[in-house]
Amino acid sequence: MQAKSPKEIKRDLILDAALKVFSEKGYHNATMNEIATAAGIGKGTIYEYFASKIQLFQQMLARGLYTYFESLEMQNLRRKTVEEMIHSLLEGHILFCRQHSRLTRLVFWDTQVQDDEVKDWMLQMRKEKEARLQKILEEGIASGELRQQDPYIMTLVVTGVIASIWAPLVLDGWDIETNYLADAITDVIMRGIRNQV
Amino acid sequence: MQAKSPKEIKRDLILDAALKVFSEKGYHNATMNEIATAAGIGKGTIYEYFASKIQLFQQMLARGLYTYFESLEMQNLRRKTVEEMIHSLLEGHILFCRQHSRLTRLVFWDTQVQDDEVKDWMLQMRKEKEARLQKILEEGIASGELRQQDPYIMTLVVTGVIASIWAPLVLDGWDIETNYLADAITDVIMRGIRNQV
Amino acid sequence: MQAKSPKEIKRDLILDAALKVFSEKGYHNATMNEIATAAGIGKGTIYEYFASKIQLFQQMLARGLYTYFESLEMQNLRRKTVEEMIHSLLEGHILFCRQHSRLTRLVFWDTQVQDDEVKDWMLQMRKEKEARLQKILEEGIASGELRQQDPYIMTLVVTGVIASIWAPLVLDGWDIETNYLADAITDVIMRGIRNQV
Amino acid sequence: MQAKSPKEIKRDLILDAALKVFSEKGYHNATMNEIATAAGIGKGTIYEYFASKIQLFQQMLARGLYTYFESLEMQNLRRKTVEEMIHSLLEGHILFCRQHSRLTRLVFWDTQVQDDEVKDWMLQMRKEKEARLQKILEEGIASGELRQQDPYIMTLVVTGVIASIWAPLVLDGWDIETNYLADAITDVIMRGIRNQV
DNA sequence: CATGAATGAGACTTCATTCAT
DNA sequence: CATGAATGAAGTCTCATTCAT
Repeated sequence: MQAKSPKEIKRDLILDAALKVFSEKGYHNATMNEIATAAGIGKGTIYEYFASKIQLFQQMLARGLYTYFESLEMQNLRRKTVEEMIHSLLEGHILFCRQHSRLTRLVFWDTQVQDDEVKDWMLQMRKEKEARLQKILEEGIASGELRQQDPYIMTLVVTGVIASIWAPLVLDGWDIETNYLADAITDVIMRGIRNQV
Repeated sequence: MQAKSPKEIKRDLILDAALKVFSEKGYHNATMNEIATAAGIGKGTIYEYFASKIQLFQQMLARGLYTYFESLEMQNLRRKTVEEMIHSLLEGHILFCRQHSRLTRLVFWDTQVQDDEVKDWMLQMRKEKEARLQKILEEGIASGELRQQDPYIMTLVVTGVIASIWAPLVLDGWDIETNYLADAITDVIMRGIRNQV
Repeated sequence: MQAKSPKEIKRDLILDAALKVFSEKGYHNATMNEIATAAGIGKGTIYEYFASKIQLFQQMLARGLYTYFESLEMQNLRRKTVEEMIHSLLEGHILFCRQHSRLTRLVFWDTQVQDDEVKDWMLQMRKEKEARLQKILEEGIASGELRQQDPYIMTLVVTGVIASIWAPLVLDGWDIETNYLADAITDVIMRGIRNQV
Repeated sequence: MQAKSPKEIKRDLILDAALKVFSEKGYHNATMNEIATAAGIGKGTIYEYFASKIQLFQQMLARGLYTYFESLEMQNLRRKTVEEMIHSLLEGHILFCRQHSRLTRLVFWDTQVQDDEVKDWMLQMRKEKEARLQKILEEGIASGELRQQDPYIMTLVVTGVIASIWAPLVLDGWDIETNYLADAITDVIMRGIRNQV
């Protein structure tokens, strides 16, 4: 935990403003002028920190995803069973959606960017996320905690449920207790994939 | 089934071209010129049928969603149990994803349009779809087929799984037998929500 | 000699305006807006005919050089001796400088363009011009009309003199009779390179 | 020869860097940043010594031309005949082109600067140079060394040849012995203008 | 004095929309 | 009706210049 340099502070300031404007207007409808104004700086200053609009967007997304995965990691440490892991995954996801609703909207909805580099990179992230989850589920099957099923289909179910939570939470401001929601969904999922003794 | 007027034929021609171009390039990167060329007509002619780019997009989406729901309806007629309905829902969805992969991409991914009217309308569609599904699930709970659970949470799980299927099918060209996939997912979902006797 | 299409007419209109503005302001200080205004059209219209500012400049130059060389060719037909050729070269050059003073300025002075393609292309033109002249001079040496001398050095002298004429003609509006000037310079040059019997 | 003050040293440092960058990139494509970096100083420091980019360019050119004329003067002292003067003029010019190829390029090619003050000043320099040469030639005519001819036309020929030398020397790196080249050109010129007894 | 972060005027370019043919 | 040439608003990005440190 080290102090941020002034450059990093302003960089973050711009990223914050970019997050705000991009999430409100979407990539194409956001203008560099708006972002500059939102950051309380001049238009040209952004270009001192980011080479182009698309790079600003990409790096804002990167920071957001990094935060997201970091927040999930913190939840997932020391979990033993698949059930616990899914529960903590859901809990982390719900908390993150609530705390960073704007960012979540961008990451899970606004994925429409035509820049091929960004697109490929986001696809890559999605695959990685899936692969990590699938590995956990495969281990669960091997240990006998989960029943014999195509692990990729299990993965689809879990990621699908996770992805579908953000909309009511962020768009509708769904007011439901985090733990209760995580419990209920974990319950449905686990009944679906658990090995019935 | 009545014969289409010449106006309707050309209108559909434009909508087809719009679907092709929008789905390949996304809303903002598609130009009216490209769409006109893809339709084999002049740029100005589009404006004889659609007032603006955003309205063309919206009406193309509307036609697509109408087709989607129509295709689901046809699958769902005369189904009795919730299990059958979910299975047919999945089957219809998978078939539609495969047959109209471009459209699916637009409807489930490219939702980034800032025009408020379109946005609200798409949100409305989502809510309606959810509401219809939730009603089916509630009836299943009432009839004892499904166990006592928050029906909205059940809805979330089902819609989430459905939404997550399109990506591997459309983006990765996942080659899996429709019925097998529908069976497997239905199985997981139903184990999760079925009333265990 | 065929009638020009409307597209070609407007293309020429834009090239004329470009010539006017570029020659008055130079490449970098000329704006597309000015050129459009000078042509009496909208800014965007230029881009219907030319892909970019640099291409407009390049094609304006190309048309100018084509006109220049064509005008020299017409002068040079049917000349027999080197003396006659140099005289007609000078005459053509002087006439062209007077008639297309703006263009001449661009071709002979404003050569400062950083676009590498244009630069290489202009260098190429210069080399070709030199090579053609040098060949004539070499033939003059072979035929005995000119004395034994390094033909490249002769070429340098002739091109140097030619290039230096435009400045007083164009910049200072030097009022001197074309034939008299051509005669006088030809005389000086020919004394310098003629084989003294 | 007096010691330079620290201010003058840094001023020269900046002018050197400006010469390097301007000659490589041209006026408009050179940036103050590059010049500062090339000089190893901060961007703002340039403005302690020069009021603006255009003034930096102008003063760099002025220093260059001053050096050029000084170098010619040194060659021309104590020359008696016109032939000797032209020969030494050529010799000095060739040497300068070789030693300061970058500067030469700027002075003889990159003349495209639209700032009226600089433009007028460079025109002024050109006129002065011409006038000085014309005076020498007029004296040659009066003394009978040169034949009766319009002295301005003679001047044109001489300046033209001089101006045309730089391109092969600087651009093509023409490898030719200085004295041989000066001799050959002087020979051609003098045959052209000398009074034939 | 020296610096370089900040600025914003201004340039090029795109493209939805119009309208004369 | 159909067209596509013409348009100009609007957006991204550059860079000379300023000024607080």
